[in-house]
This record gives sequence, C-alpha cells and structure tokens, in this order.
Amino acid sequence: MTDRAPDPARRSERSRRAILEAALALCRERGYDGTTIEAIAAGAGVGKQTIYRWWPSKGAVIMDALNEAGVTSAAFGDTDDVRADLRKQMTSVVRLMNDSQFAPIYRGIIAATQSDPELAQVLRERLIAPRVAACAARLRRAQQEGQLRPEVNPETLVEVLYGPLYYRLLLPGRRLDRALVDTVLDVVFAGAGLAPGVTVTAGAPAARP
Amino acid sequence: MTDRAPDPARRSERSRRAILEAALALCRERGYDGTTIEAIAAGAGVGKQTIYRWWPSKGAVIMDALNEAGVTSAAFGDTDDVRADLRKQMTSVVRLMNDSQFAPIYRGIIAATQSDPELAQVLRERLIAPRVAACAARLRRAQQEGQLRPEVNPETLVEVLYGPLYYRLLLPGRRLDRALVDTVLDVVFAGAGLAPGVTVTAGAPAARP
Amino acid sequence: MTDRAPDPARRSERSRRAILEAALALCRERGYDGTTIEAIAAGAGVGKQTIYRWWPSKGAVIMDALNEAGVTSAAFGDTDDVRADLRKQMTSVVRLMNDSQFAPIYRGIIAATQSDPELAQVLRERLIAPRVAACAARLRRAQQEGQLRPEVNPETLVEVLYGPLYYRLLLPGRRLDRALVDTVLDVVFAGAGLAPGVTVTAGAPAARP
Amino acid sequence: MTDRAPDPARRSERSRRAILEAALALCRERGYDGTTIEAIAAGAGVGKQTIYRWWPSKGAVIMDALNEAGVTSAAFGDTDDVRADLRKQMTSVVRLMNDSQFAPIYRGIIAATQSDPELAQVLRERLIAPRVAACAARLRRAQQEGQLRPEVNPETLVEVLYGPLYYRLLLPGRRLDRALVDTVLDVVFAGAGLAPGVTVTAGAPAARP
DNA sequence: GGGTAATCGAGACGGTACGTCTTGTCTTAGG
DNA sequence: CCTAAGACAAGACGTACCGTCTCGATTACCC
Repeated sequence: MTDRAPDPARRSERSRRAILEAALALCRERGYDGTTIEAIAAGAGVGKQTIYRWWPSKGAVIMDALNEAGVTSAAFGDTDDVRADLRKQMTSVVRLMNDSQFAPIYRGIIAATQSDPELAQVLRERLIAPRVAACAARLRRAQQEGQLRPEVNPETLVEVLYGPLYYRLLLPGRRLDRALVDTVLDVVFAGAGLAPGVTVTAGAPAARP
Repeated sequence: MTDRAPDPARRSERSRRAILEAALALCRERGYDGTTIEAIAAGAGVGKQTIYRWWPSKGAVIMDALNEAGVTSAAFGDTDDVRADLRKQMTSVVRLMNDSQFAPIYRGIIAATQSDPELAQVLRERLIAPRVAACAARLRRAQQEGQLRPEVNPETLVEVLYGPLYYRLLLPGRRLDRALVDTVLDVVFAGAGLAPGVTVTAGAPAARP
Repeated sequence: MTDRAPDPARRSERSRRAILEAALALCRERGYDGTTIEAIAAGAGVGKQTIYRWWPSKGAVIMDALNEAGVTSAAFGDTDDVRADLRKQMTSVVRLMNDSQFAPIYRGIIAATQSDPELAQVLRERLIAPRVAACAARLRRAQQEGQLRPEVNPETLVEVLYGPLYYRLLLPGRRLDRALVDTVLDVVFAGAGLAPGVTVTAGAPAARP
Repeated sequence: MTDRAPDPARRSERSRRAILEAALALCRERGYDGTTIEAIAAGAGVGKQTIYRWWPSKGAVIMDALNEAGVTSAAFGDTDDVRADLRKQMTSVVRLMNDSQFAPIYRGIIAATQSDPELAQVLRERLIAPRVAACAARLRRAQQEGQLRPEVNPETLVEVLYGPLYYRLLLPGRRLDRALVDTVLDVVFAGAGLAPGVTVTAGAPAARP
C-alpha cells in the first residue's frame, strides 16, 4: 500500500509546518498564481527538494495547507428540519466562498485541477468527497423521514444544491451572496414549476376548500 | 469606442487565421496548459509580436479560436413547452461538455479566468452572457405564460439549472451525463420536497381522497 | 560554414561586453570554480539564456573574456639571436603564469578542458595553436640560419621548451620562476649530457687545437 | 601526526574497499567528473557520511583508489646507462598516460588540484614527490659518474624531462607517443644548439683527428 | 505612383521559475 | 561509536516561456 511512500518517520515536522505556513502566507500576499515553489521554499527556509520530496505539485502543498488550517468543516447540522440544516451549511459555504482570504486560493486550486488529474483526485478525496458524503447522508435521512422525495439520488441532489454556488464562484458574472441559498432551497424544495392543479408555495401548502 | 483598438484594416487576415488555427491545433495536441504563445507563433509561422499586438493573453487567443470555430450556439428552442426547450438546450450543452476536443479547452479557459479578470470579462461577454440572456428570456416568457412561478428571478434560475452541469464539469467526481439534465429539470420544475399535505409528483398531481 | 551559428548581426554588443567583464571580475573575486553562469548573468545584468545562446560553457565564456582582455600576446621577438628571443618570450610567459590574477583563471580553464573536449578545442585554436605556431616559426628560421640542429621537429621543440613551465604551473611542487627559463634554455641549447670527448659548456664552446 | 584522523581501529575495512572499488568503477564508466560521492556511496552500499568521515574530497578517494590499484610504480632502473634507465621509465610513463583507463582519471585528479590545494598536497606527497625523488636520485648518481653535467639541478632536470610529457597529457594538441621520449632525451643529453666549432650528434661524438 | 508609416516574420533580449542534481551536514535506527 | 540510509538546507544547473525590443522586408494607404 504505502510501499512507494517515503518513511514518514524520517520526515521533519518542523519543515513540514514551515512549508505549509509559508505557502498560505504567500497565497495571501501574492495570490495563488503568484505563489511559487521557489518562494515557498525560500519563505520556509527550506530546500526546494524538501518540497518536491513530499508533494507532487504546488497545488498539493497549498491544499494541504488549507486543510491544516482547518478552514472548512464537513460537520452538518442534524436537527429535524432538513431545510434548516442545509441552509445553515450552505450559508457557511457561501461565507467561505466570499472570504477574500480563502476564495482566491480555493479558486486557484480548482483551476489547477483542470489540468492536473492527480491534484484533482486529492481535491476530491480530501475536500469534496467527505463533504458531499455528509450532505448526502443528511439528505438520505430526510428521505427516510418523508421530508424529501425518495426517488431523487441524494448525491445528485447535493450537486443541484451546491452547483449554483460553484457556478457563481467559478464563472464570471454575478456575485455570490446568501440570498442565493434561499432561492436554491426554495426551488429545490418546492420546485419552480406551476403544474396545473398544483399550487406549490414554500411554507404555505395550498389551502383546500 | 474603438479608440484604443488598432486599425483593423491593417491586420493581416492570413496571420489571424493561422494563429487561431494553430492555437486550436495545439490545444488538441498538448492541452490548454501545454499550449504556449511561443508555440502558437511558431506553429502559425508568425512573430510573437503579432499575437501580442492583437490579443492580451493566451486565453484570449484560444477563446477567439473557439468562437471562430463556431463550436457553440446560443440559439434556444422556442416551442410552447419550456421544459422541452430547456431539455434540448441543456442536453446539447452536456454533449459539448463531454466532447473530448472541446471540454478540456473550455475547462482550461475557465481555469485561466480564475486569475485573469480581463479574460474573465471577455469570457463573460463573449460566451456566457449571451447564452444566459437567451435562456433567461425563454424563462421569462414561460413565467408570463404561467408555466413557471413568477417570483423566481430568471437569471438565478439559469444558474440553478446550469450550476449542476458546471459542477460536474469543473469539480472532480462524477462524470457528466444527460441523465443529470432530467434530474435537474425534475427537481427544478416539481421540487424535491414533500411538504405536509402537498404531494408533488412530476406529471402526476397528487390525488386527493 | 557558419550555417549553424546565429546571425551575429543580431547580437547585442552591450551584453557581450557586460558578460565578459562580469566573468573576469567574478573569476578574480571568487576564483574560476566559484564563478557560476548564474552569477555572471546576474553580474552582467543579463538573462542566463543570453549566455547559453552564445557560449557552450562557462569555460568558453571565461576564455573569451581572457582573450578580450588581451592579456597574452603571441608576438615573438625576431632578432638574430634565437636564444634571446626565446628567453624574452618565455620570461613573459613565466611572468603571466605567476600573475595572481591570470594564473588561477588559466589553470581553471586548463582543468576544465580535461573533461570538456569542446572547450579543449577552443583553447587550442584560440590560445595555444597561434602561440605554438609563432614559436615554431621562429625556431624553424633558427634552424635555417644554422643556430639549431635541423633534425629536431620545431613543434616538438616548443613542447620541450614550454613543457617544464606548464609542469610547474599545473603540478603541485616547486614555484615557477624565471630561473627555470635559463635552465631550460641551457639544457635545450647545449644539452645536459657529457658525451666522452665532447665538452659542451654554455657560452664556452670547446676549444679546439 | 595523525591527531586529526579518526581512530583507524574503528574503520571498516570492508567499507573502505567497497568505496575504493566503486570509485574506480564509476570513473571508468562515467569519467572523473561524472563520478559523484553520491554515486560512490550508492555503488559501494555505504552511507555518504562514511566517505566524508575518512576522505576530504572526491579527488582524495579516487587518488587513494588509484594508489590501491597499484597502477604506477616509482621503481627506477639502475643500470650503468642513465639514458637507458630514463628511457625505460619515461616510456612506461607514456604508456600509462596513454592508457584509456588511467589517463582520464589522472587528468581529472590533476584538474581537481587546480582548485583544491589540499588535494594538490596529497597528489604531491603520494604520487609525485616519490617519483621525482627517485628520478632525481638517479640523475644525481649520473652526475657523480660524469654522465651528466654537474651544475644542472637534478630536480629541475626531472621537470625538463617530464614537462613535455605532461604538456601533451594536459594541453590539447598532439597525441602523446613514445617518440617524444627519444626526442626529449636527444635534446636534453646533446642539446639542440649548434654552437660554432662544436658538433653534437647523439651517439656519434665528434671525431677527433 | 512614390513616400511613409504600420505590420509583418524572426528572434534576441532581461527575467522568472521550473524540476533536477549534488554538496556537505544532520538525524535516525541497528549492531 | 561506527555504520547504512537518507532527509535536510543550499544553491547551480540548463530549459522553457514570458512579454518587450529591435531588426529588415513587405504592404497598403495617402498624398
């Protein structure tokens, strides 16, 4: 399994920390693209080889640094109200995506994954998959409890929920804000369609004579 | 308006075409990142200055090349069935996002916009805005015709519709396929929620005792 | 002939000079080995590529620099007395080989040629061959004028004359001084042997009855 | 004397041999310059520190290896004919300097001494000085026996004899061959000059009436 | 229809960063 | 304490591109 990995026991914890800290600091000062391995090494007082020995790319270093900083959380609310739980989590995601420290770095990493499949896999495994799984689990419980239609695949529903957020994060156009969360939840929970004979209003089920 | 633009009359059409063709060819052979202005110039038999004179960045060249190739279309169906129109358009977008020629280039450009606001603006103006506008217009008509709830902002709805597609295009994880389009439309038109006393089923309004 | 060489017309004379000057300055400050292409480029305010474009190696740069500095001369005396002419030239060579500025650089270059045949060829063509030829020409004239035995190959005689000087320059041991020149000339002109019946004394030919 | 040297009793003879053998093998395979301490350590199955502990530099290792291989000999002929003794010894030196295994390594070491005084001293003490002393001793005897002019310093005469050989070994130009030995001996024993009234012919002393 | 000004291909230029290599020192674990 | 192994800080290597610049040599418009 770990046959190719160098013995981690030999690894200098001191250097590892210095590298991750320098990486984050540089990202803040000069942006993701402006951050170079050369500068990280210099900033950390470390030889370049020490970086190349333990990380395959600049993106991997920075992703590790983000993780280390514990900047995000996969934790999910678990009240009886799935919509409230989602709203809380999605809102905190929006807050992060609007954070002027975090957002450019995150966007830089996602950009890097477009041409670096290895980094993409790390991004998936370390950042995305756990959070998607947590969200999907919550949705699955909601389906079992009759709050959500059971025939929609929870993983796909996660994508429908978060897709619009990433759309605004990654594509130029409108600024991401919290209002989007409510709109998305509105649409996802109640639909945007007006089928004949059905009145769907968020929080206000059709009155019946 | 065009005060800053060089006199286009001077421009060598021959070179312009050679550059755009070389750019696309290189993108196919070596990917977006592997394509360099140096190589485009060499491949087109053109001086580097000729490229820098007319385009601000590699991304801009490649975006022009994509546009020139007429690879995408903003045209929208306009039948009476908004859902069918959306399905048709979104499906063709999915097809494009799955095209092994186009997708990596498009992803490369979007990646480049993460650190190049100027390119982002061009992407917005030339590719995204027109298509969003066309889609929003169609949605607006649907609202007027009573097929969609009128209180949802059409531009936002566009993002809810396309967000999941871009999510799969740009984030590592599940492969993009046409089934996603139907799921998204299902959820957007009918909602995924099961509010007490309301049964929302696509195409099958809840019967009542 | 010069088909592979870049068009010299494009070459920046300014950079060329700055590079050669920086190279020499660095050699003096930090020695031949301590001089790096990186430092030459930095010191000359020049991109490394500009050095690599025009010179194949550090040694070639430094040899050019030496030549440019006009530090040596192939000019040879041309009086009627070949021994005096040789003495003058060899003494000036000794002076150069003892020059604390020049000698370490020259030794460094010769050292470099031990593992760089290309540099060796340049050294031969640019520095050694012309001087050997000039010396050999002078010796040849002396042979024609009856001052030297005609059967000794002049090129080889050059090596016998200068060999001891280079021996002291390159091999650790005794310090090179001008006295060596006289000893060498003594031996070479009159021989060190005492053949029976022959008395060979410098400046005092055997008397004959 | 050996105050700075680590206690030799602790030294692993096994490692020492492996290092010297690996050093020579690498020199043959990749040349002097291509041989690195890193590779020697790897090739010998030895830690780098073990090399650094016992040798001050790569050159010192290789010189030790050469010595160990017993590739040269300081032994000198001791017949009544000094010229024959010199010829024999010098010819064997030429053979060595032409040996494609030995020569590049020897040239590499001499090159290294140009910038490494410590190595130069080792070269002098271990290789050169003993051989020069042996040769000078033989010359001194020849002087006492009346075969050589007594006023020429024997050590200097050694340099005159071997200088031309090293000239050809170290400077690019003509290939070293055995004929050089005879020419050198010719010149050194009989001189190359033609003083008026003196006829100096090797092996054919001037006839006397 | 000749002058002139901008564009063209070409590629040298000063730079920056890359990823690799080697150096000599330091650290760890085993004997 | 020596050993094998190899991580470490340092820094040069030679390469690749960047975006700017300087060349002549065409254009192609304007007078």
